[in-house]
Amino acid sequence: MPDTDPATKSMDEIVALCKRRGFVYPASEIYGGINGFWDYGPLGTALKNNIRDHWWKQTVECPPIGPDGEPVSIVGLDSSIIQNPKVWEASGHVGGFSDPMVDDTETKKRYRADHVWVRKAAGKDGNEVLVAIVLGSQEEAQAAWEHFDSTGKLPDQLRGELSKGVKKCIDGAKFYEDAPISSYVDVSDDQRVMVFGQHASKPGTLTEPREFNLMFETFVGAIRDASSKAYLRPETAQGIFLNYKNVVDTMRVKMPFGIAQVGKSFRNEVTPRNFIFRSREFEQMEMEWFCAPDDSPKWYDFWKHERMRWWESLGVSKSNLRYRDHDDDELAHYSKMCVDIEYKYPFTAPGYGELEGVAHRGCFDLTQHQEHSKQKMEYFDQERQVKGQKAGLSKDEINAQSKYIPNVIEPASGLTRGVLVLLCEAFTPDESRPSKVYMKFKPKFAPIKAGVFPLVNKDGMPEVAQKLYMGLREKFTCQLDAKQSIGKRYARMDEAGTPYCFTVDGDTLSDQTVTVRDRDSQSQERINIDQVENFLADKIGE
RNA sequence: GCGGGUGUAGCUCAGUGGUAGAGCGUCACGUUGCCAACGUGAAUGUCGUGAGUUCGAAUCUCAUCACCCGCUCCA
Repeated sequence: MPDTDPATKSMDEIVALCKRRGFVYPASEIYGGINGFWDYGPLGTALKNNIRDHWWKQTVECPPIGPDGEPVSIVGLDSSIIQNPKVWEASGHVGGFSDPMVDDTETKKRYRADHVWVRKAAGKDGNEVLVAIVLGSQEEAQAAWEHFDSTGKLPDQLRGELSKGVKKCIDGAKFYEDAPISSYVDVSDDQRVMVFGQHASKPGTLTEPREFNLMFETFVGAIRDASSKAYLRPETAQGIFLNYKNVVDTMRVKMPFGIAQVGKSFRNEVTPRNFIFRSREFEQMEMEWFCAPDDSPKWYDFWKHERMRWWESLGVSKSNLRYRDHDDDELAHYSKMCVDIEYKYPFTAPGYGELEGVAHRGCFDLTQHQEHSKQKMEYFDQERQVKGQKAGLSKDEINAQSKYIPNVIEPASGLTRGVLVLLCEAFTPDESRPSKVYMKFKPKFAPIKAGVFPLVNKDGMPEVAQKLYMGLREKFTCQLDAKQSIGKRYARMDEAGTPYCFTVDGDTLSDQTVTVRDRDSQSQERINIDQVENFLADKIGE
């Protein structure tokens, strides 16, 4: 630190290096590719696995100490990608994911149909028009027009200006006082030509509301009909809620506790963009933390900070990470509070883009599944019962405190976004070195830990290098390379992000030492050949 | 989904209607004395894909796919 500012890094060069060195390839490339899908090459897979393993270890195997000084308890899970389609009705994804959209064919703008509000008026020319404005709710639209009626102006919170055409149209138009503001969704087909879009220059440019379902559909079994329709999961979280009862019943967990899962999710994104940042198939690392409702603010705060610390532990520079609290109007249907951990990607810089969301989901999901499945999701908290009894509370008071549907705090991060962050973070241009760039991974996450080279292929050096390599390969991912010049080999390792290279030279044969070449400083030191393994173990453990 | 741009070797690109090219990289052999050295040799392309125009298309036309930029979207 300070590390190179992501704003100065070229995404094109990062993508090119990823392909050249086997981190990420376009999916189905020999058939011309397929938009929104990527394949992870040998080094990319190693990098992804390293991040995943670190997350699993820090989340499930050795979770942190909680705010009360007690170690937190989190169990692992691996649920199915395809579930009963009723799951997605209960979770709100089938409804919420298929918001109908409206396009303005003139201005090419697109709106959510339920955010478009129309008001009927008689124009100066005697023709009726429906003036459409885009606002989040009917109340806001109502208030906007009331503001207009009293002041002759629409308020500032309208998204964008009214077009000149609309202004001209409503100037002198007579609004029907008794006609309510209505949703565009309810406008009939023949009335649609009368609708004057907020940004349009003339009426009739808005399309009918159209469905955009972001979930991938498939069919279970050989018969393709409505009853066999199923969905690929759009998030791993629901698999956890589905098994909440199973885990409580079988794992001797008690509140508060977490269930963690890593796996693929699928979203049929409208516009996959920015390399692997938004792809249609991606991998998530999600943990659902179940706790008593009155404890939830404490845990929300805890996980918010804990997750930031975790990203910093990957070697991501503090200055490239930040929190962003969600405004009320962008909160998801399930969420009470949500904070994003964001990274300064080269394509968002100087702005930031989402990396992980820590959401307070309340009891939304479990309540939904309780209603839809008719299975009880209530938890009986015996510790609270005992506490209540000791405090001499009444039976009703004790019940009220010890029976509840748990609240959920959800740190949900993108594993594949984590890969992207480490790729961007590691990518370090350096005009002074032959490769012009090196990948500055923290050694722990580097796909290849070490290179082992004979300085030249003679005088017994290859044999010594081979022996060193044979020992190391049992513990570390490393590469033996005797081809071409030593400089070329260092350069290759720089691009792969290999932190250390051990070179056997003439002195090795007499004094049993090798040189260690450090990727970042390019400096060398000599260590005893017997110490190489300890040296590596030390550096990688850091 | 809309508008604009781009697609030629692994990469960067040249090639405007007449035999498909360069540099780098890759591989082999030789050489080598610490940062993409050198020599010799080799492999690599239905010019994104599919049609059309033409005696002849990488080149012109249309369609399509992918990528990039801007909208839009992102529970």
